[in-house]
Amino acid sequence: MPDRDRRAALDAAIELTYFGYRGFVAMPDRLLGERGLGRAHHRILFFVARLDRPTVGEIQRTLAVTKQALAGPLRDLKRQGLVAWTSDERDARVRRLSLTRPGRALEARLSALQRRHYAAIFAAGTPGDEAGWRAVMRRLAAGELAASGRDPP
Amino acid sequence: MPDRDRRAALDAAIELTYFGYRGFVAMPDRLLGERGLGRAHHRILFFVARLDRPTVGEIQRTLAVTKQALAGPLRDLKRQGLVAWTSDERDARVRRLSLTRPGRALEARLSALQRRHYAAIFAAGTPGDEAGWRAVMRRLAAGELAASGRDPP
DNA sequence: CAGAATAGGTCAATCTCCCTGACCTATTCT
DNA sequence: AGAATAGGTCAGGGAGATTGACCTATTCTG
Repeated sequence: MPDRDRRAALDAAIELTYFGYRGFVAMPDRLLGERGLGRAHHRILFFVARLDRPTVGEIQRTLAVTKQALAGPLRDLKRQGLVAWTSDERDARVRRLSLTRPGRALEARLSALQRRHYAAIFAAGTPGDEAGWRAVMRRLAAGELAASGRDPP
Repeated sequence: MPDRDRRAALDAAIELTYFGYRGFVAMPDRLLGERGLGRAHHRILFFVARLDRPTVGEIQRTLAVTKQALAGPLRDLKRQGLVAWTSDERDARVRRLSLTRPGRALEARLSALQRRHYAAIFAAGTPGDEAGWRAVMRRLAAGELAASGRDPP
């Protein structure tokens, strides 16, 4: 393949990343907008749901934001009764976050939109497509995962 | 595979999308920051470079933003001498955008970072990985591409 | 040819989301 | 006792996007 074709193929990959991300967030954004919440709230809900009673600091490191950037959306979620926090048994300074029943319900609805989206996309291709996609995405995410201290999914 | 494993695999796909996107924008963001530019400017540079003398309206539809949201960054780019505009020959209302020499140089540097990133990632896997990744991303991007009036890459 | 439609620019107010910096409490470690 | 850690909060600011209104040029149409 001539260089210019390979270059065009790599440009297409950049473009796919951009439009793909937009496609990924479009549906949850609509649902969130109805409740006066944003993407920041969704990210918190998602990782609180996945991380098994994470501390505030764990969420902060995972999202790579400052505690001030976290405090606002987190306060919204507490006020709406979607997130609960309890003091850690061993270290009373540490707050462990969890989802309330309505919090779980909303998180489930939001993430279900994205899971179904991916389920449909993977089902429309071959198993190799999904495996290849995951292999590429793992490499793309590698640096950020390491910086966040997450286990590679 | 039990349902809960498939669900966890789909959750992992969501997580990969989030961290993957962060990995994708990390390097250009650093370079842009040094010049007082942001991601919005990069998106404009990228699509002006790829779209062959696009009009302002074409860029606006491609990025799915309002003309006011476009005007600010576009003015910055004009003032820094990175983007030039000329009136269309046939319709004098229409402005066609193009990159100046320094604009092409900056765009090339920024996009080269992302092209090399993808080139390294694709080279580290099998050709099937790349093909699978593209197949999945095309489906993920499909709705947004259609809404933007772009040809699927 | 008059009037509507289109392409684009601009001003203003507002919003989300994130940032830095400073300061505070409570708790635990040394 | 004093330092370090986890977390919360206030102040100020900036980037990027929104809606709404209004403006100029230019082209299309009845």
